[in-house]
Amino acid sequence: MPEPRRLPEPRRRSAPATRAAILDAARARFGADGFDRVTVREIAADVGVDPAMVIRYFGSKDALFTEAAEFDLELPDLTGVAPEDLADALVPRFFAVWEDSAGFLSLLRAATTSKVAADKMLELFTRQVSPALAAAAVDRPAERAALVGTQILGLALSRYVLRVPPLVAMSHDELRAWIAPVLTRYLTGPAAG
Amino acid sequence: MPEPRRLPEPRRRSAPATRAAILDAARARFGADGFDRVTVREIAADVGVDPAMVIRYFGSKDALFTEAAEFDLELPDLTGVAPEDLADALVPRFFAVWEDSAGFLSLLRAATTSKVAADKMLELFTRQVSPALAAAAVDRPAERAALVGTQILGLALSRYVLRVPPLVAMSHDELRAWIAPVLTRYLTGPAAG
DNA sequence: GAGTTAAGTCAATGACTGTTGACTTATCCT
DNA sequence: AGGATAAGTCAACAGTCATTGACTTAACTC
Repeated sequence: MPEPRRLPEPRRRSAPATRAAILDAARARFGADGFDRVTVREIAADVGVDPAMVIRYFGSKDALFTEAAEFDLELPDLTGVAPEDLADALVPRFFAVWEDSAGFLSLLRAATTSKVAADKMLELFTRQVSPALAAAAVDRPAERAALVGTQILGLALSRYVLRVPPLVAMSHDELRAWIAPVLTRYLTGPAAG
Repeated sequence: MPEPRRLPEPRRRSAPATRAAILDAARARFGADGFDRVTVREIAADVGVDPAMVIRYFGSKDALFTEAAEFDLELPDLTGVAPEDLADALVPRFFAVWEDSAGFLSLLRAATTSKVAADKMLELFTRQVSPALAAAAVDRPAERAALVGTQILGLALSRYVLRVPPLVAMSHDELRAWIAPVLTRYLTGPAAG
């Protein structure tokens, strides 16, 4: 009985494969511990590779972070959505982004400490969130979008970084039910001032 | 005309004076840059003193931070306050804390990166914020207080750390007008789920 | 004014860090 | 088989950091 032909476990990965592995490990570490607390050596150890490879493939720790903190919100188009349905269209999308990749948490953690990260978060907001929300705001789109941002970021910070127990205990649906009317109000309610 | 008797500028401060000066400088630095990015050497240089004194008076950088991030919210007693007046009693207090001492910002910046800081923030919340808000919540006090926390923290993060332009541009009064109904709803509105 | 004590300096240590360049080794092609 | 090339290792550098202990100097007391 002949041995089944088996593809040999490659002792060396292809360059794109290790590069991707490093990027994954970086996302996880940055998301969990923040930019400053993570060392290139740790990331390399996670992948089982020499620290020099991290620099080889990404150039520097900063460049690695920049790539690890990249992600797409893919917010839905809100034009023509009824006000009472706005939040229900948005909130699940945010949960998905927070829990899928560690990119967002990486960025959030870094943004409180690093100017570049804060600017990147701001750019993400003005380029992805603000335009999407503008389609739903009855007036003052910039202000209304910013207010929605405070609530969304506050929830992410409290539930995923600080892990406030009551928030961790609540389900997605419960949270959506609490948050939705607030977002609707910010977007379509009477303006202040 | 005799020279007025002048207390000689002491070339050496008293120990409590330098200790206090170090603590002030630490608060400012930690509030602006976060725990990891701040060095003991910087703080010492701000005060015009040798780095060794920082350790001498506080034991370690960690211990210094712990003391620098200490502050009191002094939230008012909310028992008997009418629902529509709740937020107006609370919001100005938060603005004051955020803008007065750098203690809160120090803690917020550190909390995204350090477990101890995050726990300290959580303790602050459960020991000061939650009890005060419980007096105003119609039911589920823990959950309602946590939700208020998300909005408050989100505003602090967006306006003072990320410096989202529309939020920076708005006055205290405008922000209060936007935020107040939301806090009221979280505390006294219909429960979700 | 001598002597004690408190306030502050100084230099060094040991541990990490990101980053580099020279080297080694597996894999593929012919 | 043998060389070319990609993948990966290795040791070291140059810098920074918190922390330490021995030392110096000012201020106060008797």
